[in-house]
Amino acid sequence: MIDPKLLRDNIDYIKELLQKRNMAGAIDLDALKRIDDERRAAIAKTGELRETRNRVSKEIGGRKSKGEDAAALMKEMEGVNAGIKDLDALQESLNTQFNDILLSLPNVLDSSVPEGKDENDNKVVRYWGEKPKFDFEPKPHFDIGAELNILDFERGVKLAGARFYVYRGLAARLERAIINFMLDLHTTEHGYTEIFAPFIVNDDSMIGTGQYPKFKDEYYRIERDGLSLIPTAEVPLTNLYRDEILEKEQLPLYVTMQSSCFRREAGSAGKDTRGLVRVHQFQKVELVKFVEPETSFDELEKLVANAEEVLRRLNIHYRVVLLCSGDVSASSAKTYDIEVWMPGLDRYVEISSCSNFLDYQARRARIRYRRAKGEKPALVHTLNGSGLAAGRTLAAVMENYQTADGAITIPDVLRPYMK
RNA sequence: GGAGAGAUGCCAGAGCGGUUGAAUGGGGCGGUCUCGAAAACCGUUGAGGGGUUUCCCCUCCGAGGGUUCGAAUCCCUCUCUCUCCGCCA
Repeated sequence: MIDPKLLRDNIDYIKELLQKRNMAGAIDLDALKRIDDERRAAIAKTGELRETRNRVSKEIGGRKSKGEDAAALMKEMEGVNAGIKDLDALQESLNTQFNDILLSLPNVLDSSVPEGKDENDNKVVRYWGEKPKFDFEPKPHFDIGAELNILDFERGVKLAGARFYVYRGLAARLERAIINFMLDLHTTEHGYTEIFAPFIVNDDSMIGTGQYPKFKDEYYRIERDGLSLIPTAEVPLTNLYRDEILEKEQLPLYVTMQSSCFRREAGSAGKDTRGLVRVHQFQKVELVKFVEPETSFDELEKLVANAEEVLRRLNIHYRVVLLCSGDVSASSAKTYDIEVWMPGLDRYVEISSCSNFLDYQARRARIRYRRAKGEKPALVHTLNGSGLAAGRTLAAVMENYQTADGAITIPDVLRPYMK
């Protein structure tokens, strides 16, 4: 969440922000301000009453221990206690309202984010490599996979339904190789520590990274246990340090983890219905950073470079896109997408999304660090990015490395992993 | 799933219902001593929030309710952890 003080000091800034994010009118800021004012008034008033209660109760204790009469004082406390009770109830109701709205407010935007309505206004910041030339008509990965009998969508449907798939033989092995290659690259060359954590998390975790409460429809939740299947390893990784105070020396802290990711893909009916591009379960290697605030934008550039390096070593053409204000996710202040070239689909496909969340997630999840001994803890900045989505990487390898006879050449960097 | 035990500050570990935000020990930090270090001794060391913001106040002893003028201490519910049994990749 954003700093509540911003609401008091500069409400126009937030109004403008919502405008840029195409969210104007979605949130009643004036009502929120009113609730906050009432809320703080109630806090101040109960504070006074409690102070009275503490003082008088001590007085009562003192008199009783001396055997003196305290009946008058006890009588006096009845009114005070009734007042506290009423104000507590009011405060609780106001706090709930306030937090609900606050949690659904999006993050601030960095000034470098271009203004725009939707993905058409995103800015391409660079291209790497070139589109490969084929002396035949390149096929989409799902056709290649069907012909080689390594991607089985029919049986995926039989087992779990639409948008599920089965890998057989080479595809299963190739994806495993891709994941291992990516993890090794990030841990041995980019300084990330490999983590393995649960794929199922509690609501506090989902709130911490911003999935809940606003976007509940997009995830699988096991109601009976109050747990959710993670849509990305960002959730367990970022929440590793929820409710903790880190030492300055621990920063910057880089972690990576491979996981399956589960998404309902609500609202994307009819989109990317074939193949591996949009499915309910896919594997991904995620990169997460905890850093000092001053460094977070530099760290974002390095994070994108770490993700790009995967495609460079695979020698696959891609471009990097800076998302515009209307397309950046609610939690993020600035996001770069890496889009890989898919010759069979004849378009670029998002394969990584790298974001700087500033203190938005850290405030929700209470992830702090000690700037200097004796000082109050400060919020860290968190970042994350895919490094990369494994299923889409598999599809990209299949399409870019396909041969005229319908086979796939294994990229050099993956060969050690295919022995 | 069955039976039992427990949940207190960075850690360990006390805490007749009243002045306990919390004894004591350890650790950390600062100091004395020392050529330096160790030892010893002295001091200091949680977080969140509100305000009339060099200071004052409120809240927090797993979470949520309740009893009471007053709860870390009493009652209820929940969660989690540990031990034993059962089951099991």
